[in-house]
Amino acid sequence: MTESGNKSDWRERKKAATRRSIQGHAMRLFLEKGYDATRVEEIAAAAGVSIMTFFRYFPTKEHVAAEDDYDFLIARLVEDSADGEPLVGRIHQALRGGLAQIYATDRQALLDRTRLILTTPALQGRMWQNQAVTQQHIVRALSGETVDKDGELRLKVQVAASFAIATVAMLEWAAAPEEGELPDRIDKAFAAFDEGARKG
Amino acid sequence: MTESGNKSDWRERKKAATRRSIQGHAMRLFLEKGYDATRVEEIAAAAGVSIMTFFRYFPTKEHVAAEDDYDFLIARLVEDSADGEPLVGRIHQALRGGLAQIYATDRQALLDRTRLILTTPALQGRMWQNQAVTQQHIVRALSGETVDKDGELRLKVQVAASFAIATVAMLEWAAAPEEGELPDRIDKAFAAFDEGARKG
DNA sequence: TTCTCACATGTTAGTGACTCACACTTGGAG
DNA sequence: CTCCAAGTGTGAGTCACTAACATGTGAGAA
Repeated sequence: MTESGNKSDWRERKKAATRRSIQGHAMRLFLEKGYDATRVEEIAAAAGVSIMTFFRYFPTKEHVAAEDDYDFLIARLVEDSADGEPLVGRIHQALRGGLAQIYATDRQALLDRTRLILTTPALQGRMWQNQAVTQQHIVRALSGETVDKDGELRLKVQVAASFAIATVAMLEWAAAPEEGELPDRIDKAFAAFDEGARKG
Repeated sequence: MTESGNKSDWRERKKAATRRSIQGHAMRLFLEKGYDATRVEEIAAAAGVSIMTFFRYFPTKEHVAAEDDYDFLIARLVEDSADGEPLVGRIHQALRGGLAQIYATDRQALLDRTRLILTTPALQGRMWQNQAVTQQHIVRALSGETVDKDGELRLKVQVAASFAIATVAMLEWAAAPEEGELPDRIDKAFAAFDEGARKG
């Protein structure tokens, strides 16, 4: 079986499966009994691994709940969006597009996760950190388009503000999902910002 | 000495002193040896109290480093600012004024604290949480000015974006304080946002 | 003054997240 | 078959944080 491109994607697949198993059982338990009331010992047992193995896959208990694979997607979409337009608009569209994509297959998971974060203070901090990392990614990727220091600041500020707006939308959605779906809420949030900027 | 208004502000003052002592020694140790390398036990010993007492004054180790008494001030300034103007402008001015005030007496402490947060991932999460709380305060305080649901969203979005902008300014300042003082950096950040919103 | 209550603090024994050093198992290559 | 390496388990330990209970010390009532 040496014909498959990589030396041993056997192991890779097994590791991915273990990872998914841990994360799946963790989320299930978090939703069932709450984040704090769930010990990593339980998660490990449910996934059929030892505590040590749990920590080899996830650096902290928080990471299992707050890690998002979407950051990379969003960052790429922003990068690929057309230059020239106002940056806030580009980010708005990238977020909208990326979330619609995620939404199509993982709506419930995204909702569950966001609600869990919303009700667990410890996870909120981790969420913001994740966002900060994504923002830095985007700023670094886009800083090629500009050269001067003022442009750099403009970039950072625009990205930060855009993410703040999107986060409001996301939290509002998680708090009351029956009042409208996420892509709409994103649009509404950005619209509300434009509106407010003009007439206070 | 019973003429002083309250029954026993003696105790109050002593508690305040203990609190300041703990916080002072904590910050000193954090700056000397780093946040992670400083055990609560050391802080307590330095302040001459037990570990238990430490936790009675501060719910977590993070709180000693990331707690800011400025939130209340900022929130009040925003509330008191003139209605009618665009909200982002009001928050900008309130932040500017409040920080200038803090700045006059506590510049170095503010810088130290911000740098500590900047270099300690665990504290960044706490910082964002603090900001979220302040934002909610402001939104609640100002939601009297508006009634409808759209106005509420507008409020939340404007406040979140404004704080995001201000935070960029603060972090930039902490990363390179020699490139300009904080109030200026705040102005520049808001200016950079306006600029970027128009010409991308 | 003295008794006593309230409140701040200390002590001890935990729990749970997370780490480190080391031993064991097992699939795959020579 | 043997040896290597990667994945995993074990056990002991650190540190943040908590709960139950004991102690000391002002302050007001008797």
